[in-house]
Amino acid sequence: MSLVRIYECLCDGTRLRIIQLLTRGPLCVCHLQSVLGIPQARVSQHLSYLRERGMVENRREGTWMIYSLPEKPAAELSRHLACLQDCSVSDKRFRKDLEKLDAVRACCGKP
Amino acid sequence: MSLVRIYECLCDGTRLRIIQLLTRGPLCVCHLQSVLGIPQARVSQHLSYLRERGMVENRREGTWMIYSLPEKPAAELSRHLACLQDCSVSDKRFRKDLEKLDAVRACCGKP
DNA sequence: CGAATATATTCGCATGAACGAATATGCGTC
DNA sequence: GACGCATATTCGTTCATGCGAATATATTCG
Repeated sequence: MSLVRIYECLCDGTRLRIIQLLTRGPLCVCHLQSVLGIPQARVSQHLSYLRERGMVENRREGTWMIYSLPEKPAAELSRHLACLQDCSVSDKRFRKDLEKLDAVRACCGKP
Repeated sequence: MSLVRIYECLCDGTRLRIIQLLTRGPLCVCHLQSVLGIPQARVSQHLSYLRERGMVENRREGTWMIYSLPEKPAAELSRHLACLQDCSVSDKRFRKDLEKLDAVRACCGKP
């Protein structure tokens, strides 16, 4: 996975939020949609973009599609995800997203 | 400096090469042009893009314009530049750029 | 099979950015 | 001030992408 490709995936605000959320573990599309507060189609579009570039993986679980960061990410990707996580700690919106994620998760038993 | 803005600066191949080169120290436009092997106007365009976003600083030295990474970069930027440098070590093109930079520098006494 | 839920895709539009070509500006020297 | 070198800006075109709206696909359940 080339560096430019990594940065392409991260250079949009919505995609960045998605990736930050996936850092906490796999998520289905509707959970992402709830946290992000944007139309479902747009979430799917961004996920397709990320999937085509190898930034996320997905598996079907019944009617849900579960997205996650690569199980065995390339070295550069690992480093950048770690760097991103370091920087996200102090990011207001990201913290809000995380709170919302916890709330959404508490409502149902989905992964 | 927002994360998205950082990634925007890094998500183009040419800009990435410029930033990687500037990691080694300040450079004038013509040195960058020699190493990159692209038209001068395009180098200036990318440098303008980076300058507008606070990714590089510049100072005039006679007829040359010297570009450098920020003297006091924000914390997120420092982290990302360090991460980039880690990953660049194994990048073939970047190593070639560095060799070329040394060659170009050896030819004249410019900064 | 039909309905409901979850997700994906397509279309049309608007915006931004990368590029080559041409031109403009800034500075030093004569 | 004129010239030459280094750098910056502008213009027009092309291409990618973000978006909303509409629609299509997939799965489960009755």
